[in-house]
Amino acid sequence: MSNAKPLTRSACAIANSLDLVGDRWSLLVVRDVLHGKHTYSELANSPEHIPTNILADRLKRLEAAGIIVGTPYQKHPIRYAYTLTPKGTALGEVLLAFVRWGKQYIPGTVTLNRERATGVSATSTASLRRARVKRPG
Amino acid sequence: MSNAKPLTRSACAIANSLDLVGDRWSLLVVRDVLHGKHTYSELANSPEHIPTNILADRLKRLEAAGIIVGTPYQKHPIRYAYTLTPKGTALGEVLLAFVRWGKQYIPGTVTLNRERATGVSATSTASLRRARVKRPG
DNA sequence: TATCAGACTTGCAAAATGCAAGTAACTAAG
DNA sequence: CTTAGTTACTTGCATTTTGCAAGTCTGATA
Repeated sequence: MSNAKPLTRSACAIANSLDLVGDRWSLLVVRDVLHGKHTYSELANSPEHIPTNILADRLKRLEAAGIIVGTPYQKHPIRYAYTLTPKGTALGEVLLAFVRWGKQYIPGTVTLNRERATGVSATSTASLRRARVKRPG
Repeated sequence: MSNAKPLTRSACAIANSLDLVGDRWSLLVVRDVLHGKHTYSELANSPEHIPTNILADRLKRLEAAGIIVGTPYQKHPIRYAYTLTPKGTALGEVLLAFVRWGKQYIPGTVTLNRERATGVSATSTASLRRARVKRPG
């Protein structure tokens, strides 16, 4: 019953990290959650416009990797608000390294984190309340 | 004559960085060059065993991105020794962030950089000399 | 002449990506 | 109560990328 093929390419921390987030989209999803986006549509409407099937897949993979968690905020149908685990939050350091590198060596790049100053949680809880609350009508 | 499709997904430094090195292999090649591996076979024989066609492709892409440069060390046939540009060397900070994250949050990972202490350039020049020099037999 | 090694290249199957459309539950409007 | 709209996905399918294996080209060695 033992699977002969190893799940990891090597013991190297870099290789193992890339096995989890080494693709074109995963770290952008982490960036967005870190910047206060928690719902599917918020993530889908980021400037890069990730294809929705890829987004659904990345959310599953990142959750399986222990980087994000989906907390249900409604039933019928069940809907999840995605937040970062400590493991996911720690990826902020990697993102910061990419930002510094990109800004220094790739012309025309900027940092997109206005939420940082204006209060991330306020924005996100507002959008979640909008989705969760039964309105009297 | 204007190409309608943008080459980049957004102006975000992270997105632009990932457009250059956001795949499973590029940063491992950078890691190896940083650790003193400069020839094709040295890179191909790293523990992760990158497929050779992918290696050839990544070397082209990383050179096109200004991250590495190939310097010819022989002719007939021409062969290149790959080294990092300042832009490539600066990716060391990103690699370091990945190492720290991986070591803290992915069980079973280690750092593979013995060269750090023993002198990278000594190792690399030795291996290049071996490739370049005519052996007496 | 035959063999071997280094540095790639090529062929092809499998997987990932990306676009577009479809679906399910609820909400708001008429 | 029917219709349209929104959110959060799912599905189909064409294109692209990945990865394994084998082949090529040049030079060195026996």
